[in-house]
Amino acid sequence: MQDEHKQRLFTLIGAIPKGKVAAYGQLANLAGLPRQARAVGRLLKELPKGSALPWYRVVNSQGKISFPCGSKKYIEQKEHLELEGIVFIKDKINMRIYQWD
DNA sequence: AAGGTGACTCTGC
DNA sequence: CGCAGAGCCACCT
Repeated sequence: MQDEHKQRLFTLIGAIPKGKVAAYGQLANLAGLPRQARAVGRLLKELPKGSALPWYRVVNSQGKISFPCGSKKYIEQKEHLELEGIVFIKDKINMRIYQWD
C-alpha cells in the first residue's frame, strides 16, 4: 500500500468526529481504495499502542467491533466509544445514527 | 512463485 | 438474528 494512501487514511481516521464511527470499507473508499477494507484493518493493527489516533472509532459495516466479544481489545474499544456517548445494544451500535456521514 | 491469512463485506437461507 | 459461503486483495511464507 502506498504511503500516500496511508497518510490519507490516517487523516481520515483522525477526522472522525467524537461520538461518531466509520466502517473499514467506508474509510477505504474515502481514501480512494475501493474494496480494500482489509487494508484499513492491517493499518490499524500496526499502530503503536500509544497512538493518538482514534482507532476505536472504526468498526465493521454491521456496527460491531471486529474483535472477539469479551477480549481485552474488545472491551478497551467499547469503553472508549461508550465514553463518547455511543450506546451499545446487544454488542452492536446503530450505524444509522453513529456512522460518520 | 503458489498458497495461506485476515481489525472486511455482501448475500442468502 | 445467526451462520455459511463466497468474493476481495495486499501481505507474508
